[in-house]
Amino acid sequence: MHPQTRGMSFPKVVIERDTDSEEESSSEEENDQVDDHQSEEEDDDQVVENDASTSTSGKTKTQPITISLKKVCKVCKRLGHEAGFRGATYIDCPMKPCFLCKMPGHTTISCPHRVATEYGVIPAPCKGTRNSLEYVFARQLRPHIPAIKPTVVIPDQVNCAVIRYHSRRVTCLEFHPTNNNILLSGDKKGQLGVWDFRRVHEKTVYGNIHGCILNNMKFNQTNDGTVYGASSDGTISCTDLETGMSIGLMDLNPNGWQGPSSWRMFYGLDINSQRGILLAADNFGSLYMVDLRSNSSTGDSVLIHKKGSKVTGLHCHPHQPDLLLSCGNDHFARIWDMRKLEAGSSIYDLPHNRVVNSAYFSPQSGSKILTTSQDNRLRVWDSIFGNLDSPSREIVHSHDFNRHLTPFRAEWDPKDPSECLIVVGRYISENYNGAALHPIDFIDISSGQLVAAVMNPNITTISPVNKLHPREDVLASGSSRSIFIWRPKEKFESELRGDEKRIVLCGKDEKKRRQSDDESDDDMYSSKEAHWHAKSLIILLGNLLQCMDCHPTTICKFISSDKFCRRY
DNA sequence: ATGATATGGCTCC
DNA sequence: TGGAGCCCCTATCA
Repeated sequence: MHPQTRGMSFPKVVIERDTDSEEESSSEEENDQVDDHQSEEEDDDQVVENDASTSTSGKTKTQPITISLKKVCKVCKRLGHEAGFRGATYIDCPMKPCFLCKMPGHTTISCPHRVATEYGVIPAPCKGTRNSLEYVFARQLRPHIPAIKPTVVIPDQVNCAVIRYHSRRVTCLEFHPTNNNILLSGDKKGQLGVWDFRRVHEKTVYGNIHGCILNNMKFNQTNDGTVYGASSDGTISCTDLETGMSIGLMDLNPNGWQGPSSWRMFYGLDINSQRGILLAADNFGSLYMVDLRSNSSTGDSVLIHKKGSKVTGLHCHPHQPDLLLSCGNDHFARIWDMRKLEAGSSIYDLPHNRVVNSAYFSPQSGSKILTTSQDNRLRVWDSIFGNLDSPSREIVHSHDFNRHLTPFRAEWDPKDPSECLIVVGRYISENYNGAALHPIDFIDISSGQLVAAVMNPNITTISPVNKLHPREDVLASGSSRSIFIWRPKEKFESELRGDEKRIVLCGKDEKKRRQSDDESDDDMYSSKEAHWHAKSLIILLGNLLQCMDCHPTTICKFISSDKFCRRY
């Protein structure tokens, strides 16, 4: 910060500034001098004449600079300390509880959850459900995973494609269920983007489907040519991806705008393909259902969360068509039996300390639950068949709510058979070579371990929306206006023209990687292989840490390489 | 170039 | 109970 911009109303130091050309270097120096003075003479209001004494002959003099002697915290307004960014590092106000874990007595810098290699795990009380059934179930959940062979697995690079076609922040992402190259994105304006990220320029934006925020998108597995959307304009849409033609399935505001207190918005959305119904929920706590064969509403709405509170998410169980998971602003995630959907008849209520941004069953077995809450904690329930009174783990992770950001949602890796890997964007920045970057974290939810963090110096924005590809080792990230696609480098090299290459990441095992590539056949890309590659993306990140000296633009972070292999 | 403002949920009163 | 004030952001608009 330049001293002359600070605190005009406080005790001032008058500095004769000599030249414009020396402004940068001299102001920094002056700042240090003033700070030193401050520390020596605390609370001394005297005005100090400070000669910058770096005058060069022949330059005209400019107006004196006035700067403050007092440090004033912009957060608590008290004297003696300052909060805010110092360079790329944010200094917390010591009067406030830790920004990360929300506990008093320390700041984010010294937060034990930040210092620990585990990003922060609060063990929930063990309910002692170690019975034989659980053992069998655990075996089913965690089949043998082949040992990782680093020389084969570690690729050398991760590439990232950046595309900007949304004029407002990205609010949701969805991969096409069958076409591996298609990513759908929604934004705050209601626009729907369809992007063939293998041919970077092939994108389509449909802007006339919704009037405002497209909160959620879902495909109907039985017809992958159309996508459903839930919007804050109060409608549910069904859009043909080829033509962009859209039909409205529901409209919560048939009488138009009657004021903010009555305007209804759709948030949660999911498709129960076994039952052939679409489920959507609004900001007044109600659930609505649409029969997808007739495209007509079925029955009345059901109050599933506190009346008047937003239902932020819905998720149908991947195998059990009778189970529904919902979450909302009333601080609860709830499990419902679809056969008995009535207000207050939820099977379980999972309490949280704050608003729940998302709640998902695990993608393969559906036996786990992962929630993202605005109390900066990810919560995991290991088995929906076990005791659900308290989560199996609470993982402290920075994903605060901010009015200008899409709420963070932690997402499962759909390729991980052990259902342990998740991806979630991080709110607080990290000083990386002088740049404040907001990484995208990969977390092993079985241990709370931060496995890897993806960053890029070209991407300084926060990425609250992330999605891992259901079959390939691809991560899509949605930010303020851009969408990023992260992939191992070899996937990109041959597919992008030179000017489309954005990245950055590097590695030293390229030779080994090429050898292993030659042995593999893309057409024989089994699901097991796909999973390996997904893992390899992460190992790759760890490997990169060692190559950073030779590739200064590479931004990747890894806690510890041996920790990664400590899976079960 | 700069600054207001949009905006939502929280805490505090 | 409701309203004022508070936020580690990021864009637009004037």
